[in-house]
Amino acid sequence: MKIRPSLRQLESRAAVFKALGHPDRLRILDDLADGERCVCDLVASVGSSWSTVSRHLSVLKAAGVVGDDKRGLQVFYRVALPCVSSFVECLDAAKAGQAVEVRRCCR
Amino acid sequence: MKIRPSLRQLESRAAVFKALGHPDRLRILDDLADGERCVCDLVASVGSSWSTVSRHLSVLKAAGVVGDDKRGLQVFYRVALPCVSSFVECLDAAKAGQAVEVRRCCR
DNA sequence: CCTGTATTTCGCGCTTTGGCGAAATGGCAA
DNA sequence: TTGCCATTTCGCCAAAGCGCGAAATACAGG
Repeated sequence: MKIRPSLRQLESRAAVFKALGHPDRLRILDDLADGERCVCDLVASVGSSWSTVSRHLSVLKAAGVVGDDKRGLQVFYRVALPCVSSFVECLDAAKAGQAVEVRRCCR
Repeated sequence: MKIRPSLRQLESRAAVFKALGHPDRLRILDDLADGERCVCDLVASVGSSWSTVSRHLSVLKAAGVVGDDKRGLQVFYRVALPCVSSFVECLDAAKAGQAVEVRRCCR
């Protein structure tokens, strides 16, 4: 018996996917995979303006994908949803070899 | 040694996430999880117009998330990226209980 | 309190997305 | 061919998302 997800639930899932649907935000996630980073580091890595990067971070945070931690003058961000990276691996694997091992990479 | 993903690669990943970033498209994926469905079934399930649902399907197909199969007059869609559903489970689990079992749900 | 540094919020144009009805396509069937 | 039927594409408009610089906020140090 499968239950049909409510619209609310679908919207909540979609919010996460939307947050992840931007290359610069995926770059940020990739940077954060190695450990927490301050905004200054991420601005350098992404190459956009502070305001733009800050907005990306607030989108990710609102979706629950990252968390932040203010220490001194700086704000440090960290990954809050570890399964994103394994899903990304699955995506890359599916893109590379079109079939077989796709089924193995998650679960 | 981690390699820094190219912009191309990040864009290709982001395209998948963008395709998944809409509640009606997640509804479609949920329907397809039980097996292939014709467009007519999906229109009934989603509740939007044919043109709208058809566009959602073309977005999902362009991202490689679903595949299609014309048989007779109808077109049947099916899931092409099975790891999406386990990732969604991970999302739901993370939303429910904020921490522990998140790490276990993928890989 | 005042200054400087780190970051976020605001306001603006600009592009993209989403949804609809109408028109177009592709095939089966008579 | 003619006519349906299932589906897709087109043209329009409203809404959301993006990027930037300027202004606002937060806070440590003097």
